Amino acid sequence: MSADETGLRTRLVAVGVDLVLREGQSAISLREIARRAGVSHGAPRRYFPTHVDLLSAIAREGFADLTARVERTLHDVDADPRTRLTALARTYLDFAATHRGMFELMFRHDLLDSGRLRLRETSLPLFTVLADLVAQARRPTDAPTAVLAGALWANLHGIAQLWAWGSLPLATGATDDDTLLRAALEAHLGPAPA
Amino acid sequence: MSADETGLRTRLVAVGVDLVLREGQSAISLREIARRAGVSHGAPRRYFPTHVDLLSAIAREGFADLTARVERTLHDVDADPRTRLTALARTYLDFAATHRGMFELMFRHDLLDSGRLRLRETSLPLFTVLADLVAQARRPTDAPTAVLAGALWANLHGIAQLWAWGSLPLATGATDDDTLLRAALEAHLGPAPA
DNA sequence: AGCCAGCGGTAGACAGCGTCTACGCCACGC
DNA sequence: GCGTGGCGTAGACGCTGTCTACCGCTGGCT
Repeated sequence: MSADETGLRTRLVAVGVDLVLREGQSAISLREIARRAGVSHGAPRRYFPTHVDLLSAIAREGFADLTARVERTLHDVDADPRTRLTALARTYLDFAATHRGMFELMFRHDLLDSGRLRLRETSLPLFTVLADLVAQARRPTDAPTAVLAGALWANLHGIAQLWAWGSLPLATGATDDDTLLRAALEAHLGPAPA
Repeated sequence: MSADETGLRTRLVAVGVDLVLREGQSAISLREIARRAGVSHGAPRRYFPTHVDLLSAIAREGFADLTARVERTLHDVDADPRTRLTALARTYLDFAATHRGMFELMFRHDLLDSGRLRLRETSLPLFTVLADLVAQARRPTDAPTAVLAGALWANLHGIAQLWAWGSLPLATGATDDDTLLRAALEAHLGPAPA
């Protein structure tokens, strides 16, 4: 019992998170993770019967991280709902840009098998935070909160995705995604307050 | 020279398209495509030096298909810009839902390497069609056309993506994506005409 | 004290993958 | 009639995920 007191299970996930952040989602093979954790290639199998299980655990960590960042942002920005929503959106976009590999992994449903991901527990909290804010910023004539929040999230997500993909900057001629973000927020929530 | 007069290059792409539509993007390995095309596993290499090259060719076919569908839709729906935009959006969403594997492949920039995809020629026409319509439907106070079109596309894309992913229906409680689509269109383009 | 079960990790095998290379065949031009 | 080059074959290599047999250690029971 030297330095690595933590169990192998935890260590594998940590190594995986580190790896996906540094090298992208194509780098997180079972064997590579095992190698970096200093165990044999068969060891992970004890805790993660299949590759998908390990990837799902890593992705969950990503959702937890993103959710924590959003909550931290909202803790820092104590203003009107609209401003808070803007801050949330920026955090989301920044996360997608700076944690690209993780962000990609998180929404690769072909790799993750939602059952093992436990979508409900992982991504719903994030949506709830968004929906709460939307409920406050919502105007009477707007769509129901759930719909409005869903549409806004989709817009946010689409910007992150298409921006990273490269065609959006190309098509719009923009050099950063902030213009798009502003447009999206104004579209869904009305003109920005003074 | 029997039935398959077409060259191997074309045949490989065709087989790949067929395969990705039927079995999803994880199924389109070089060797499987070669097998189904009735050639040895090394044959594709003559035309596609690397896996990425073949995948990119398949994805380009996907973009061409989607673009053609959109244009066919717009040809059929000869109405006001707003109605035409709605039809375009529905076509986009339907494509994503019914051609899931292809749609996924098309935006897997980690697999495609935009250079080989030739983004400009493949996805820009589609965006142009959208932008033209947006220019017509745009209200004076709206954001510039390029930005408005970009934001709308992102919203559309995000709905397709998150819907397929599964959390959006879960969070919003909706059973189809039409509600979300309507909300998005109204957000970006104003209330629907009578 | 002695044994025995089981947990946790090792190590070898297997099929499949993308890529590389050497080789053949067949048609065409000189 | 012969050489040459395009097109496809076939085997190898290292990598992957998964399966299986094994082995040491630790704890509890008799």
